[in-house]
Amino acid sequence: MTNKTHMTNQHLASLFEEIADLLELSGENAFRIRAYRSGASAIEGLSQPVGELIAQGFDLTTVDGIGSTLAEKSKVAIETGSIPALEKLRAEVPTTLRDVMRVPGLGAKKAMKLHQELGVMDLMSLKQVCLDGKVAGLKGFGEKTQQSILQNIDIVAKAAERLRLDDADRLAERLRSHFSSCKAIQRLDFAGSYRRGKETVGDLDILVVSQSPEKVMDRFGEFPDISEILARGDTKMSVRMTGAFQVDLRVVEEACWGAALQYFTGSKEHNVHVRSIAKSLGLKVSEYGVFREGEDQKPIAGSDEASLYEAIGLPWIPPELRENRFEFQKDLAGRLKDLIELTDIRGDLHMHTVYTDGADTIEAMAQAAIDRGLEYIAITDHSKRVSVARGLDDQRLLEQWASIDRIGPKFQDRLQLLKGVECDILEDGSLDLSDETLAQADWVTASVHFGFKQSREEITDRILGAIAHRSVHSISHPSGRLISRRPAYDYDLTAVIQAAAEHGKCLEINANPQRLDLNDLQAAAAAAAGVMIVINTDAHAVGNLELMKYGVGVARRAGIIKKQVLNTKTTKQMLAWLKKHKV
DNA sequence: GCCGTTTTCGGCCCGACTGTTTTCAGTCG
Repeated sequence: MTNKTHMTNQHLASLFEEIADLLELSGENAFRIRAYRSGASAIEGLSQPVGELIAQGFDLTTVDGIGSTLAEKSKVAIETGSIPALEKLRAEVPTTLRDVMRVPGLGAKKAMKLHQELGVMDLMSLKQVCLDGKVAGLKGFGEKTQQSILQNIDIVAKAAERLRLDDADRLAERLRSHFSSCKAIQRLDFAGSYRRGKETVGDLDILVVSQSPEKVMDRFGEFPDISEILARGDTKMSVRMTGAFQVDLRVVEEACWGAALQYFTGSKEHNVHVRSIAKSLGLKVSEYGVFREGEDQKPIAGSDEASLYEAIGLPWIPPELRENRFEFQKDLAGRLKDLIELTDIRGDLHMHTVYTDGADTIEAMAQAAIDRGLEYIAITDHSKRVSVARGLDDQRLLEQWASIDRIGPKFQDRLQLLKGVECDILEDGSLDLSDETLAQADWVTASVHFGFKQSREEITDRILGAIAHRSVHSISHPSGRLISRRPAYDYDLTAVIQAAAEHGKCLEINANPQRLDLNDLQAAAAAAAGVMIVINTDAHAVGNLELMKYGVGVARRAGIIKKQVLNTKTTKQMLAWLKKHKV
């Protein structure tokens, strides 16, 4: 790697986002602004760091949404750490105005007006001019605007908080049951990023079919957690929950259910693409249906989602894929046919028991697995380095395996119990158990739990060493991140993927919604490189086995197909695979 | 700024709601 900075794609994207914001504040051409925004999202969608891609001679302009200008600016940003055009903009427009334009109800135009007329520079000075009553007198503003700014100004910081997918699940279930008593509702579903299975959700969208929108909205207003009703019209209502999370409700006619569901599911970028395809076919897609150009009365499709996609020559695209990443590529149909589903999963190869930090016994985990329809599981308790979890040393692990040998026959014909371990990759790169012990395991997954602060090279070498170890089958939660709590450690994922592919080792998608590690993009890159993916719950109690759906969601978002996932194999195939990998 | 079975210019997704307006601009998703 010859690039001078280690700029992440996220960082580079944020620079383009800042340019877009500052251009918007300057009143620039809206399409130019959009180009920077879609460029930013294209950069975020890359599975490999831009610096590495450039070093490999990859042509960035082949990426959708990146042309010669953004490619050049990316190169400069990677080399120097900054972009001259951005520096120039920062000198012209106070970058703190970006916070001002994020206050709900304000946008770039109003933020700039506040800046020019009242000298507003940031949230603090915005609050002051509102308190002084100066805002209400401005043209285009009024008393209500001034009040709403004061009310919403604290939201800006909180709005950055997104709900983790499992928390969104719980809120959605509570809302669903809240609405279940409302007889005016014929149909109800959730759309948005929640339906797409994103790891965190920025707001929740509820779509309803009803003849009496008034009654539905009244019922919505009775939901106990609502702190504020943001808007209420004939068909649309938005509320804020305590804690700043926003929920939107939209009431539609049965006839346009599919078009509305498609529209509100997004993503925005996916929809833009869908509509532009429609346009090129002389059609118009809106939330009301698919229409022939100039003929707004009778829709030709849209009662269900499949008809909408069919009208523009596409198969129905599962929500998880609607991110404008690869769902419009030519191989879509083939990929869809075999896209991984929860019912394809036959085993779970990462779980803990009372031997370490799990809450349940081996027998209880086995029974719970049978109840869930699984055919095999691996018991993978911690090794001794994880002392807080009373991790197992060689002797205790061998004792556990002996008891698995005794318990196993009890479940014969119903469940195959595999003797496994989650072995720590120690700070010095060695494994936490002896080679002799590891060689006796049916299944070894290796993980990093300590030494996150080590250098990129050190952590990468640790993982590469584990991958090369003859007894290791898999690396668990490869990046170490905890969503919204702890970033991934700095390591070279590309090298890890390459090594896993060379050694025939698996990389895990950890299904715990706090981890989802690998994430969708990383998993897509690994699978594309030929790495076998394994999706595991990392269950610490019988109830956690149900988390598998989140891992499968990540895999679906990655476009991963059944045969790319190890634990879709039948017991027989699985045992054969393990035998083949035993050196 | 990006892009191309309308291809190097001239387009670029579409509609609801609010507040401040007397017919619409700005914001939002």
